[in-house]
Parts: sequence; C-alpha cells; structure tokens
Amino acid sequence: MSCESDIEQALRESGRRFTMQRSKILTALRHGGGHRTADDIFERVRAEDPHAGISRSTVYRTLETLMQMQLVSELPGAGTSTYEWTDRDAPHHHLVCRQCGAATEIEVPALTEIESEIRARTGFEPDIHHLGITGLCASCRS
Amino acid sequence: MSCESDIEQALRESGRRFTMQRSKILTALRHGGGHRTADDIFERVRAEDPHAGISRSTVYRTLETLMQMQLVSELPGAGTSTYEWTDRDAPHHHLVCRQCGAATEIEVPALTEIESEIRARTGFEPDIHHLGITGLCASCRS
DNA sequence: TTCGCTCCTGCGAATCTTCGCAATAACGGA
DNA sequence: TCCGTTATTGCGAAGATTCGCAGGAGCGAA
Repeated sequence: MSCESDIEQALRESGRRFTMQRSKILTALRHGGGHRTADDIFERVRAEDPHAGISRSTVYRTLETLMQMQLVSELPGAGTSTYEWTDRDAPHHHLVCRQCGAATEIEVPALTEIESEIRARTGFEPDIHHLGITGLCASCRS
Repeated sequence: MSCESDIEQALRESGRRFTMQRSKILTALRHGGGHRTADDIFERVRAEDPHAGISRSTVYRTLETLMQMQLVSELPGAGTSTYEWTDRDAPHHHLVCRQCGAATEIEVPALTEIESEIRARTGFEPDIHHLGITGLCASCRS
C-alpha cells in the first residue's frame, strides 16, 4: 500500500471513487510527513494549485473516509485533531501527556495479543495499530 | 472516591477550588449515569436550578479539569464527545465501531501488564483505565 | 472576621467540525 | 463513446469546543 495506484484500487474495490481532491489530499498527507491538522492539509493543497477548488468540508470528509479504510489515523488534541498516514509496516502508538500535551511515539508489540483476545471474546475486530494513550509524561511527573 | 466530600478534598489538595458550579456538574455527571454530552450536562444543571448561573464554557472547563484529575473520561464520538464518571473499581474500555458508531464496554485485564511495561520502558505513566478502541463490530463485519 | 492572592466564571468571539442540499463528475455498462 | 446511476463536492449554515478578558468568589493567613 505504498504507491498511489494501490490506493486508487482500494478505493474502487470498496465502491468509492478516486477523485482529484482525494488524490491531492492523499499526497499532502503522505509527503507532508508526521502529524498534520485538517487546516494544514487544506492550505497545503490550495497552495500547490490555487486554481484547484477544494473545500474544508471535503478535507474532513476525505479524512473520515481514509480513516474508515484504515489508511489514516487521527490523534485528537486540545482544540485541534491531527492526522497521520498509517504505515502498516511500522505500527506505533502515541503517548499523550494530559498535563503538557506532548505526544511521543512508542511501539508496543504486546498489544497484538490483546487484539486477538478481544476478537476471540467479542467478535469485534479492533484496530490496535494506532492507539492514543493518555497519561503523565516523565517530566511532568516530577 | 465515592462521596462528594472526597472530591472536594481532592480538588483542594491539588490547589484547585471547590465551587458551586463544579459541585453541580459533578452531581449531574455522577447521578445521570452512563455517557453524557457536555450539552446534556449543561441542560441538566440548568433544569435543576434555573437561577443558578452556569455557562457552557464552565462545563467544558470543568470536564477538562476532572479529566486531568482522572475522575472523568472522555469518549470522542462523531460530532460530539461524551463524558463518563470514572469508576476506579470497575475499569473498562470501549469498543467503538468505525462503521456504525456503536460503542460497547469491555474489560481487558491484560492491559494492566502493558501499563507497567510502558512505565518501565519510558517513564511515562499511562492511564490505561479507559481506552477508546476503534474497529469493526461483529454485525458490521458481515 | 477581614484581606489578599489567585483561581474560576460568564460572556462573547473565534475556531474547529459537521451537516443538508443542489450541482458535478466518476465509473460501469450498452 | 455515450448514458445513467450514484458517490462526491462546494457552499453556507449550524453545531461543538476553545479562548481571552474583566469581574467575582474560594480559601489560607493574619
């Protein structure tokens, strides 16, 4: 799932359509790196091609769609959420400090077992690829 | 942490103040049961005593404060977040379907081990009492 | 009880996000 | 290539949440 045509196909297979707007949002998100806000993406797309019409609604709706397809994940933050391209090969989680708001990434392989435990017990298929875990960071604890 | 005076003390000990507004919000949240939206709480407090001034801002700020104290937890939802009183004696998590939005509760004792693993590895003190896990529910899978 | 330091609150404005609707455009089939 | 179906878009409005500021009120100390 790295090249754009794969995504195009994934969209088609799920009965969705591959549009110019989606393509640009995708690019902005994947090549923008790291965490981006919806507005960030909106401005980035608009800056690249001022003539290309794009609206904030579309950005939000596209992000919603990509999240449903598990290609993108959201990290709720104070005031504004950020979005991140999901790299299936390097699943990681976020530790978000409830005091200072700082977010750091972490890998927790053990969560995979919990994933299958939940699936077996409830029939619910959890996406434990990208969890937002709140807590108190090391520096705020002191 | 079940009686109101305990909460009053907890607030004081952390340098905060116990106010009329906080008391009412607390009551609305604890006796309202289950998941409540901010607006829900606002209306509930207002209905109980129309003369008591209370504003939406205060509801949001109080919820923020109570979350920092880990007395309340938030469950982000489509369009509106809901808040729930945290019962330390019965920790549970939420499985939220990314398709239909349905949320069910579940207990996952194994998460406790992960909690200490993260603490040991990073110095970050995670709150794994109340996780929102997205995924696909049993009925949406078929 | 009074005083003073701060934390809290209300208000209104700003921001972020969602929604409804009519117009548009993608995609499969003829 | 042309057409019809229907997902998607833009727009503007509505709803949800946060923010800044000035006034008000807790709570500890005297």
